[in-house]
Amino acid sequence: MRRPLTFDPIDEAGRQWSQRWDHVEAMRAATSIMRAQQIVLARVDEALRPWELTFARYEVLVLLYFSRQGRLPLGKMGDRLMLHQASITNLVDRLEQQGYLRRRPHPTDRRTTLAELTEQGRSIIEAATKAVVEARVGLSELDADDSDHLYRILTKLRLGAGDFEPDRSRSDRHRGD
Amino acid sequence: MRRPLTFDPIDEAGRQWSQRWDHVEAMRAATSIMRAQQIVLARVDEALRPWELTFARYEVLVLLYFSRQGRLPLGKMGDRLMLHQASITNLVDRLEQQGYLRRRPHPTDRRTTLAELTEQGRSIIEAATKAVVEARVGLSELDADDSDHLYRILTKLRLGAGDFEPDRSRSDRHRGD
DNA sequence: CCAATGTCAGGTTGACTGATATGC
DNA sequence: CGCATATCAGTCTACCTGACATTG
Repeated sequence: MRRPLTFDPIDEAGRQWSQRWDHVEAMRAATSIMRAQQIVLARVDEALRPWELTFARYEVLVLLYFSRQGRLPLGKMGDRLMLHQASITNLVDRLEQQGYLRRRPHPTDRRTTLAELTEQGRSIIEAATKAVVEARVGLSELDADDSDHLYRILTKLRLGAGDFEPDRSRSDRHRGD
Repeated sequence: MRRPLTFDPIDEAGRQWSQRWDHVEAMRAATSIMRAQQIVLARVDEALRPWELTFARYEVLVLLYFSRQGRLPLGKMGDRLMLHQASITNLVDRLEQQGYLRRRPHPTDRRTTLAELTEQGRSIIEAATKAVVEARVGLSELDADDSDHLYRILTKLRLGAGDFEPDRSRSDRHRGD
């Protein structure tokens, strides 16, 4: 379909960019991030195809899987996954249709809805994760050091974007899931 | 709108993940990439708002700007930007409507269409890029070393994904744009 | 005849905005 | 009352697939 390039298009763009403008490094890194996201997404989606899951829906299931009772309020899931309210509603709709989770009323607060893993949801998560791990979460070319370094650098970025604000007072308390 | 988290959700997910599965580092890095892409995209889109450009359309314009005569075949742009044929058609449609470029017949090959920067396109690119550079291409928290490191690690990934195949025989020839 | 080019129709995903009903 | 929660309707971007006409 696509002709292979014999040079790195980002490197080439960087060469041109640096002749006119500042912050080439940022430009190269930003462009690489955009591209890397596409690669990871395509690979993980591919690995998840047998269960008709996407990365986004898979993340919802994993979050539930990690919660103590396999259920969480939709709002809390949105916070954790950095997703818009409406997006969570949408993802939960899909997953409910697929039979991987069901909605439950909250026992005390009748405003909130809980999403709860079904038996099927719990068991496919284990199979699906096996496939994701085998695909190394889309990063098969990177070793643990590379991945760690990536994570640490990007954490600076996420911190600056206000994704979270570490609570210096304690670090290992329960978080009410 | 969104409650701030007092902990890093990726770190927390990693803790749970590592109790059950392998390749935590990859999982943390992959999740970070997904989130970083959202941050960069939101910031750059914000910087480009005055010109009603998105990152994707901006990249098309920059690519043209870097070409020798300010024009390129659509197919070649798709290769460079790693975009599907139909996506390029769509982006060029938008940019043409906005008056930033126009379609031109190829002088010899009548199958191919050239996209050519307009005067307006050329001048807004300079203004828009100024805004993008001021926003440090969305990576204001990272210094040049961080960005460089990021770029280098992600290049491994892109290479493995077949984005390009370096031609060892020569490295600085012209590439016919 | 086959390959390449660009376009178009149709479908998917995820995300946003704004309005709404309900309950704390 | 204000605020929070979730949903819904409508819109948007980008992407893909498959078909198509045109041309080399």
